[in-house]
Amino acid sequence: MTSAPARKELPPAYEPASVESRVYELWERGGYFQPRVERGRDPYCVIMPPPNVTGELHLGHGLEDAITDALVRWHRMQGDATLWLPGEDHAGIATQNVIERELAREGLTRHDLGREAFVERTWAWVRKYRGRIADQHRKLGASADWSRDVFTLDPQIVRAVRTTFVNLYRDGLVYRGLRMINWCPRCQTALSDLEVDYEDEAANLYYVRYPILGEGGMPLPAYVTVATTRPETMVADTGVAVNPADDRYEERVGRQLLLPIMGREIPIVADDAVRPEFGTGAVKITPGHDPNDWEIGERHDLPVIVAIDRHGRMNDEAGPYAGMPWEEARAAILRDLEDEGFLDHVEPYTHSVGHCSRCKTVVQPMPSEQWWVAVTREYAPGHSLAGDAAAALRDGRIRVVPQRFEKVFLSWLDNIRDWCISRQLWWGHQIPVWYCENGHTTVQVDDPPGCPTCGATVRQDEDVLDTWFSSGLAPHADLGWPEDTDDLRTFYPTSDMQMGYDIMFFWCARMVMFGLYNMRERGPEGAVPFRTVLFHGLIRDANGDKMTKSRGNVVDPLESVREFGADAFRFAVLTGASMGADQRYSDDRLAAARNFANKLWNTARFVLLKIGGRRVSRPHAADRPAYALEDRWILSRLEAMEGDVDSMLRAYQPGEAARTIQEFLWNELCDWYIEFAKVRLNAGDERPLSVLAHVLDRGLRLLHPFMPFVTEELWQTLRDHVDDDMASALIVAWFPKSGGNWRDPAAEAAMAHVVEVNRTVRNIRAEKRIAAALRPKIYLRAGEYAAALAETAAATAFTARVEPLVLAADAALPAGEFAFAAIADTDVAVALPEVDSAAERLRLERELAEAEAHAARLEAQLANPRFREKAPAAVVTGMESTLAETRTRVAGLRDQLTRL
RNA sequence: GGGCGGUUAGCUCAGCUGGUUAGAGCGCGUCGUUCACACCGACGAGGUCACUGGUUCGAGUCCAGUACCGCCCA
Repeated sequence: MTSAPARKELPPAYEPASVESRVYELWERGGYFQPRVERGRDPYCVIMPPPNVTGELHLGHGLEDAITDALVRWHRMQGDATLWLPGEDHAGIATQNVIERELAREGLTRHDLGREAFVERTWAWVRKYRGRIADQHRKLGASADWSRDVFTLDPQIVRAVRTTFVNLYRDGLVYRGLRMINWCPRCQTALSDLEVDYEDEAANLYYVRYPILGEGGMPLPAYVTVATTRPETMVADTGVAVNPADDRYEERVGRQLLLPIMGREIPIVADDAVRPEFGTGAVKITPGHDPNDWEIGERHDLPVIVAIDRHGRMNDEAGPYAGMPWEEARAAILRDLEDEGFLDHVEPYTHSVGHCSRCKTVVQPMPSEQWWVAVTREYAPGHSLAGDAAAALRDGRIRVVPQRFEKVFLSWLDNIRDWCISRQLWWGHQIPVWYCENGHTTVQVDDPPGCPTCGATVRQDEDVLDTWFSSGLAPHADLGWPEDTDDLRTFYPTSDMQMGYDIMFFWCARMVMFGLYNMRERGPEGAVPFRTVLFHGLIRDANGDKMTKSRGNVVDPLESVREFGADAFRFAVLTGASMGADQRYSDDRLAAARNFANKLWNTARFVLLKIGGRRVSRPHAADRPAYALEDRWILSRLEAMEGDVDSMLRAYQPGEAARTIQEFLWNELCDWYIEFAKVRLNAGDERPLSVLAHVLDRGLRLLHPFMPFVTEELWQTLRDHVDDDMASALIVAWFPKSGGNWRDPAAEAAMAHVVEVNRTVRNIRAEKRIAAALRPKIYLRAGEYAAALAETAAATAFTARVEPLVLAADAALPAGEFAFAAIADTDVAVALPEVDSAAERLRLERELAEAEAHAARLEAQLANPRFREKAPAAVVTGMESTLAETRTRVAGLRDQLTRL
């Protein structure tokens, strides 16, 4: 042992606030977040899901950081060239809404500003708030490479987006077409299918009579009754449909009906899509306002009438109702139908209504010219965007964790429909398409000075692309594509990807499709955007409710960090549930995690206190015989735990790994090893110091990916006291890997026995209400573990507050009164001033009954020849030795009872 | 309607490929001024692992069905 710099005094409780920012600065200044790309290092790369640039981080981001940062730090500590690439998303609708709300407070709309000024104002906002996102990640300890931070509207991403659009267009995968879309009357834009949330609403089913027309076009006294949930759309009806197999209407098909109020003639058609059990079996067809009707209308050549405009108001097609909002028109139409005797009856009915996922306004389906991605169209023989994505999952080039999500993912891909990518917004990637007055369309990456065909002036398509179009490119675009950059060559395909399962379709699916398409020259293996995708669950409030602004139960993760510390936050959310499962968020769990951080702090404080100004060397396995039982035990347990942690992390179970380390540090290192070591240290024996330093060092390394701040802070102090080649910071120190040199099953068994004896003595103390100050004599009549018990007698004296004496198995006890117990083949006798023999008999009988029942179970199992025949040998022998121990215990207890 | 998940101690959750007496944290009860830690320590109470049936020498774990809760898709 040599001397080391004077130990700096650690406060008695861990104070995260005084540590975190300083430690993060140490890392950032040290450049540790940037990958060290060298020969022989494996690359490890994660692309961060880019948070909305105008937003704040929520608990989901916090969980994401906790999981990803754990994996990232683990890889970095294994020497991989590790890159966690962060970014922010321009978030089209969400951001535009934020700015428009701000304008509204000034009494303005975006149209008052004009497009250019509005976009400039939004950029001003972005410049102000973009850095805030990064700072929030920093507070959580995210070790992302901020020097590579990407915003989805950066020039390089614009280029990637345009290149992708142009290539897709040239391959026939992007097209402009008139189709049914989901229109949000509030956001004034088209939405993709994914951006519509359906909710069941209690409403009515209105039964309306449509008179049948005779040969001469005169209404007959007969009519067909149709059922509808949206009577206001009847003004745009262009037909009525029935199922061809429905014999109620067999003779009506082909006849004409008179559309009430409007007085238009419309045909009855037969279509398989009509469900005979719905309503009367006859449904009105409004191709202009319903996606199903649109398709039926196409099949039967029905005209399309649009009677509701983009603001949700009735237009001129609605005749007398023109100008009314649709809700008002519905009431007016119902009144008129009733007055004129067309309303048959009304039934209460629950149906699902689509709402804009951003603003919750009821979505209006309507036909519209939009840009689409043809996800199932083949662009090369056997290759389509969705088909290739599904294949990558099916053949294992992309792995899904937890595996069950793969099925969900695939069933979505297998039923996918064309993706509407144009949005009538001003904020985003404006579509790289230009039109001229002569009707020429130009699709290219760079802005054209004029029409390449005729030279006329051009105007760019006004729409922008769906935000997910750009974020879907992240894995390759963030690394520099379409340029052939070093980063792209080194880190693509990226390694792990992580997100909440709620954005599986929005983001994950699109990344896979675009990655495989844009990077296809790399071949099937090299084109995938990532090897493994992890889906984590959602964080709910303590009652299991989803956190939403309207419920007012949203928790700011940074608030938790301030109160409990970033390490506690990370540990709590990481261990809150297994991967993919939702978890409930409560202060109790955060407090427990904070307590663990404090426990660790004090563990280190104790070790450093004992080491004092020394520098100690690590224990060497070659000297094992010279080490005490508890030394060999803790070192053996440490290595076993290192192996467990390694396999858990490989299996993407960071929460289990974190729990395992916690259990080791608290329940083995603190509760037993340190308590035992105190006795030797107080006696002037310095041998435990190297074990303490080594185990603490390994513990801090193991825990660092999960609780980076407190471990780094402690390690910075510890490193000066360990005589070894120590890295400059824990963040880049080697992650422990079990060498197996210290594995020692005999020491583990012996120590387990000693611990069990200790517990039994403590139990007797508590049960017999022995005052804390009393130190009774105990006699341990031992067999197999006599040496172990003798060696640890001084420690037992300390931890159980007794005076132990180890005797031979057949030794006689001195005169006096005792409470007895038996642990395997060790008889425990605790000397007491007086013994209530009735109570003692009861206690022993209870223990005996337990032991006998246990033995009986084992005997029955072992007596079964088929068990002996089929069970693995290790299980059988293990059970046999347990039975032997249990029988000895039974005998010991019986013996003690007879003596009473 | 289709699919998926959950149901384990009062609460929140672990429990990997089936194997000896099912675990943790919080909470609860009793005790504790042992010089790392009361954000602590000791001891204890508390579970027929939702239900039914099956496979197996052996089931919390695998299979089938039922009930309840939740989510996704249509």
